[in-house]
Amino acid sequence: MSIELRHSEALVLLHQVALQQVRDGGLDLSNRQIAILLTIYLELPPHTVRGLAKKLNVTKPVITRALDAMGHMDLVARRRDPNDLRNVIVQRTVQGSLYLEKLSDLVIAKARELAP
Amino acid sequence: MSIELRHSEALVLLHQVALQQVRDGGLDLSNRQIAILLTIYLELPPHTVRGLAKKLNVTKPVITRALDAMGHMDLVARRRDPNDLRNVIVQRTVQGSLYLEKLSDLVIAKARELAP
DNA sequence: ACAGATCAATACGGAACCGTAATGGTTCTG
DNA sequence: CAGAACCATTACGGTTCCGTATTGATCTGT
Repeated sequence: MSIELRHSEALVLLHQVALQQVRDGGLDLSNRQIAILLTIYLELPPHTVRGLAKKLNVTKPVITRALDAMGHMDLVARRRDPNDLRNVIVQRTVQGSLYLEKLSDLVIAKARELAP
Repeated sequence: MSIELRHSEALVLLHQVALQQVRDGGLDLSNRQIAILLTIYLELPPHTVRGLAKKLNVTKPVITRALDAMGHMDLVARRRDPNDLRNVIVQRTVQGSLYLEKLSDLVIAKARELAP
């Protein structure tokens, strides 16, 4: 990706992506949720509640609740750490990979429209 | 902006932007709110509740509530349309312009980090 | 083996948002 | 000059999220 991104282009891109998502009426993830989801999918495992809370600079219940919500949508899965049963390991799911794939498709499509 | 944007790059960009916003703990706008805000700032005025609702494919109370929330943060302002007192004209604010300027700064900075 | 540390989850009261439906003004129309 | 149409808002019951504090389970260190 080029660094030739102007202010107006950045905002138009955000606008188009947000607009399309709202219009489609699909999953309405909060900024926190998307940050957590992308961390799980992009950064090296293992991911624990505490680790995510520290990385995002939020309290642990925030992570627990976000995992509840996204787990209910099948975007992530939870599993107890066998080596330390206090820990919960957050894992990716097929559904979550699919969602992010569609999300990046959307961003790429809108970025392409930006410079025809 | 180039169209050379790969899937992983798109997701990393979204990740970095979302992460930074969550960490900073500033305003936590929902996807709907950001869509509304960007529509107000990027598209041609005048903006009415009904017009925004139609454009975003949501109900009017959704817009009213979002304007309540963002109005309280001084990101937008409401004014009665003098030509038709039934209408409400949504207007930009200095605070809102500042917020979007910082947001685009963030996107540009993270995009630049993507291709050093 | 037991006290303290550490983990995730839950309880709690409060705030925000949802969609549907009703309300209060304002304008259009016949 | 009424009644219909239209616009934004509010009311309502329900759901979700917030932060703080607590709970229950598991590990650690002595």
